[in-house]
Amino acid sequence: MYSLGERRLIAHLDMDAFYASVELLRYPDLRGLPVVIGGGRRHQPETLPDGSRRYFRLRDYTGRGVLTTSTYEARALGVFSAMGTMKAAQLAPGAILLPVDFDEYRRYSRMFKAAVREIAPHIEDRGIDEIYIDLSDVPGALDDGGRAVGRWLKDAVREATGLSCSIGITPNKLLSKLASELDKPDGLTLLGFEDIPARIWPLAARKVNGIGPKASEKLAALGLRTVGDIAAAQPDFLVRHFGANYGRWLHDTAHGRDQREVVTHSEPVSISRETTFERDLHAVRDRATLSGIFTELCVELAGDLARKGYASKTIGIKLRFDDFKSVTRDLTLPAHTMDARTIRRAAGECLKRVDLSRRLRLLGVRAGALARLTDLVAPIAAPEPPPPRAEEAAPLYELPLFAQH
DNA sequence: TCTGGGGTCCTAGGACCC
DNA sequence: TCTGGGGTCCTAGGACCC
Repeated sequence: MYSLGERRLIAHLDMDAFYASVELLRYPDLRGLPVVIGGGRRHQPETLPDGSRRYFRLRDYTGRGVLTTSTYEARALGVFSAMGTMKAAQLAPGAILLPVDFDEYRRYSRMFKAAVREIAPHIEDRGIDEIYIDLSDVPGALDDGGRAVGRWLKDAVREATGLSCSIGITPNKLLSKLASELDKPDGLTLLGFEDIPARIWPLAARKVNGIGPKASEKLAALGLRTVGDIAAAQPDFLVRHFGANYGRWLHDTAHGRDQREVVTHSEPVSISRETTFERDLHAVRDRATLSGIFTELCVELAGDLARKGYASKTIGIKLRFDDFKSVTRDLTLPAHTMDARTIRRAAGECLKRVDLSRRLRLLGVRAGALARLTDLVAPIAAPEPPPPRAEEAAPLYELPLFAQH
């Protein structure tokens, strides 16, 4: 794509309050009001006989969910994503609560990405509502630092979806990710290396992708609160406190250095299903309930594998106890599988290795060491038998263990 | 009023092989 | 004869991200 030393132009595009904004397209009467998305259970708006709608209020919620998004009006009340819904209800009891509708968000996600791809095809997916775009090869982009392309992208996204986004355009992914946040919502921020001291160094360390709650707390304890503080620290000081890899990365990052490429394709590493119970369950007293949920998770996981065309060689479980501590166990099988019963059996073996005296709040099942079905089935037999006709083939769900080779 | 669900990557110890 | 070193796989936990 580019050779070292050549100029790169990378965009980070982030949809503004994505889930909430999609919901406002459906419920335009909520525009301007504090609205939050999340919860979990049924709190679908109710349409009254006169055509008006009755919405669920945050104060009416009971349960263990968290918020996934909030509108800017709700954020002004101190209510943010990842906050427990019950806690949010304390802060903004009158805010409107809408249930999540991932299918709809995925539909809009495909729409905005398709619109971007028309202009700049070199895209890295970073989840449902953000992407990196390599603009280096977009004709004319380098002439004005990407400003014209940036405006064009924003217009295209709005035209395709009716939604606004914020874009940062800089020489690398690290700076673009930070830049896209500087003028949210509906922002377009261009930065060069020369802007780092004025625009990047004043930012809290926590703003950097890769500096989470633990690292920022540790940095603060060392007196380093902003990106500029980290930039001013001696590299060996950082290495001493954070290890060779992370220490060096912190130093490079604080100086705006990042050589990562925009990755247009990647294969999944694992696929999983997990659920948090409405109340904590005990392995003995709630055995039947737990067992049913456990099997259901395995069946769903097998379905996900089949639908996506993968088989797994390592099956794992995850438990979260009532004290919020979690443990994982996994088991590598002799061959890849996508069979629900095989997954259930392996997960059951894993479960035997866990002390179950505490009550559980979460149970999960994970399929790792994935292989594409097409890479697995083909080499099974030599000489190659004629492939079975699709309608004669057993449902994938019923296939036993796959032999590799 | 405790904190969802789906992921990735890194570290580290032990097993096992050469 | 009491002790090397590298490579890879497996497992567990944890930080972090959307």
